[in-house]
Amino acid sequence: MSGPAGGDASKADLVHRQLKEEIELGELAPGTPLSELWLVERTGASRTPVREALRRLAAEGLVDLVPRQGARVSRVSLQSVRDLFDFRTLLEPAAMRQATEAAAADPELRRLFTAMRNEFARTVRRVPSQARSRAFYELADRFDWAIIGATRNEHLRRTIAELRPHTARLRNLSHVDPQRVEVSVAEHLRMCDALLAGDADGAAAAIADHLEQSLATIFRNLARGPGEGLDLLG
Amino acid sequence: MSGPAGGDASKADLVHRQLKEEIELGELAPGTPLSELWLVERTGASRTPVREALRRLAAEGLVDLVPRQGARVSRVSLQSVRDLFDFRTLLEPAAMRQATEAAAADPELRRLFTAMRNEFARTVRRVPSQARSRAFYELADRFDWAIIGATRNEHLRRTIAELRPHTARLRNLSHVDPQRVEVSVAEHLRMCDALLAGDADGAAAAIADHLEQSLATIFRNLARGPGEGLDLLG
DNA sequence: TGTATACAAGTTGTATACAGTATCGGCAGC
DNA sequence: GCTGCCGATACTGTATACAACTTGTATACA
Repeated sequence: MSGPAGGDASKADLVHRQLKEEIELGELAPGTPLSELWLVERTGASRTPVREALRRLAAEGLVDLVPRQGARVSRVSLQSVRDLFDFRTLLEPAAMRQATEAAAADPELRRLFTAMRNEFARTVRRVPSQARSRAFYELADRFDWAIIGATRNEHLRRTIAELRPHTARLRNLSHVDPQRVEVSVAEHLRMCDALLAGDADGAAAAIADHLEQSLATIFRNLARGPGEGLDLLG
Repeated sequence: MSGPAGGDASKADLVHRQLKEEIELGELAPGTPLSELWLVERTGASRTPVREALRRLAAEGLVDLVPRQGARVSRVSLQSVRDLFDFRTLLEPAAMRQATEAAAADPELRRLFTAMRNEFARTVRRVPSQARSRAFYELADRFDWAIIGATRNEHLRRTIAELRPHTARLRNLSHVDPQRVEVSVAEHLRMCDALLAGDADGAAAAIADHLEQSLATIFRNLARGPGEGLDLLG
């Protein structure tokens, strides 16, 4: 799944993870050239593991690889954002359905989601608005991973997991809208409630709605300020 | 897309393509150990491109990679077959909808699918039943690629393309049922008709039905004869 | 006889040297 | 002043050598 768990750690793994994180956080802006030698200097590993990391990132779509020219951090276009969210809207409601069924059959899982539901509620009530968005996104991340973990179908699970860095990067490249956080908390509460009620259709609808609102917000923000490293060609 | 088109051809590409084909055809049975040195002897390339090919195959799920032990051709379980078809049933109707819309807007594409529709019809009428299944599968392959090519969403397109080798392998590992071919031709005709009529819902339903029938056939055949390299543990 | 340990073979992980190719600069010619 | 050629440079693609680890076996010992 490559997500929160950290395995043994070959150098290729380490370089991969480090680059992935930096791309996700926007520290490596879209279009940044990633020469193998530069990465060798930067990471201390030799070319072989660096190469492997780059190939993996390319397979995940985080890096564009041109055969005899080199690698660059993949660019983000309006079209790619649309494609990403359309695809997520296809996959994630299905995952939500599976998670709902899994929770209905597993008290342990229900406890987990109940706890998260309470955390979401607490976030909006108790956390000062300064730190609120950070706390919220950290929590939303854990929620996403919980859904992924509760997804039975392996292909679905892996594919959704692979999309997450793209979404995260988008969030980090565009400016966060504090107002959006309030609404997003409400959307997450609705997802939790439907899931805990065993209402698969409701949960699916809730996440579809959430995705639609997220996309709308991103587009609004892009229209306002161009953002750090976004190509608006698409 | 890595499918029918063949690019420049680095050694890593060649090894990757060759192994992929052999796994697809079942010449390399599930569970076969793939030592890097063995592949070096076999392919004439050095370890570096062989390694890269193995990593790529692992990312595609065709090879299982255990960190310090080696690679094996990935095994096929009942559960993995179910997962595969469930996932395809999620993705391919959506692709079919996009292809239908694309065809409605593009006369060139309509001509292509009209031609294919006729070929399907001809297959059942004119081709002697000896060679019929081979001809059919070759045609069905081209149909699949045409759908993939007409799919607008890049994530959807790539994901579906990546699943194809798994399906093909399954077909080649289990015994082909000649009766199934007749029915499958009819299903493809129905898909073509709906697509050409601009009936996205109908096309989506047709492919969903096709997938359901395919899965049922595979399960029937597996119940009958255990097949060549299938684990029935799942 | 059963268990633990040391050894040996084979494998992957990593580093590095070499070869081929694309890019960018300057320079001659028009 | 502009275009086209050509060499230098830097990069990737490939091969190979070395290191670290895992597994299976044989042997010593309780």
